[in-house]
Amino acid sequence: MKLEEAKRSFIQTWARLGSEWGINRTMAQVHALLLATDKSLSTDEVMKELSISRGNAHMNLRELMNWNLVYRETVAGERKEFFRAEKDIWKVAKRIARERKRREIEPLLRELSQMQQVDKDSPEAKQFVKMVQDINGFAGKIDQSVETMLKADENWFFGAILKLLR
Amino acid sequence: MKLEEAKRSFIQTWARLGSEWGINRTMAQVHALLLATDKSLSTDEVMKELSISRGNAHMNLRELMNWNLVYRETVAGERKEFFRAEKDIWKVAKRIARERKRREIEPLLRELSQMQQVDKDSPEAKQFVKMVQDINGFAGKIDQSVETMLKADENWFFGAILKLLR
DNA sequence: ATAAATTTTCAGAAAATATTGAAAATTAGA
DNA sequence: TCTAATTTTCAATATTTTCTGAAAATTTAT
Repeated sequence: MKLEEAKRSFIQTWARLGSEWGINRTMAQVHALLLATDKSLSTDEVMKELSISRGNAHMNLRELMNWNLVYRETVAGERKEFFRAEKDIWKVAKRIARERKRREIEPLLRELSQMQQVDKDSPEAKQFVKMVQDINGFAGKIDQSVETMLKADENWFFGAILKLLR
Repeated sequence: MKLEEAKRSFIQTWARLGSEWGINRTMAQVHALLLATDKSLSTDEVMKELSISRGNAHMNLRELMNWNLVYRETVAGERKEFFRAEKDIWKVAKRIARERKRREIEPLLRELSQMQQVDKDSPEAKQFVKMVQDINGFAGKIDQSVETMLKADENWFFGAILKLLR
């Protein structure tokens, strides 16, 4: 298999995975392209490689920078901006975990706490609160685990999990 | 806050969370409605509560059964089918993890393995293979962890993680 | 200050995804 | 067997999401 073919295959796989997990398909493609490329690319190169418009390339590059998965790089003698992806997969995982915790788990915890203030005047209401509490407790454990992962190093984290859970 | 209001709030929160994680909004709403209800509901009741069509209710109930998150129940004296959600949140988590492992992680591992068969004739190709290998190794660890979680009991699982990762 | 290069924005268009509703198929009761 | 209740399917429609492309804004060089 030739490199170009493998890259296309990787871009496609990453895009499918992204959309299965609620990430915009093109954003995942841009990320994959940068992951698969051993240098930084300009917006024009991204547009050309993926056959997408300037606006689309621009917005997705910016969003990837919001997620801290891609950073700008200056290239000597070039006025344009160039972009490079973080390649350390453990860092990538931590940054995604950090963002999703902040954007999704933390708001969820706040909302679930609110719901427990329902009038507990019927058996149905009590059962509802129990269900919400269970989810809240579970989400809280996930939140704590992510928090700890963010401070851990990869080998220790997986080593510890796998040893314990063998 | 009244129970009905809290239920609506829960349904909305669950739907938002679902769509952030790549799950159809209505499927998440149906799931939330059944989680929040202490009895089994018929398709007609689901349609009425969520103001959705029969076809939509039917398809999403079926899909929730495919995920093993909802099961059919017969009600004495009724010909219709009734549906109830699994309320044990640990079981819910395990079933979602099992499905996503099967549908997403396992195919990913196979595809990433394929890509490593690229011709390693240039420095760029070598770097590409390293990147793919890193992701493959990482995904493999996730896969193993999920596998072990599926066999673990909740208290032991989280107790062990939280103790280790304090 | 001027102009060329580049980035950014966003309204409208296109594409992808989800939903409806009615017909067809199936099931169960008499 | 016949019929009414119920479930299932799916083509057409509606909605949501994403993308385009060109204009506006910004930056940089001279």
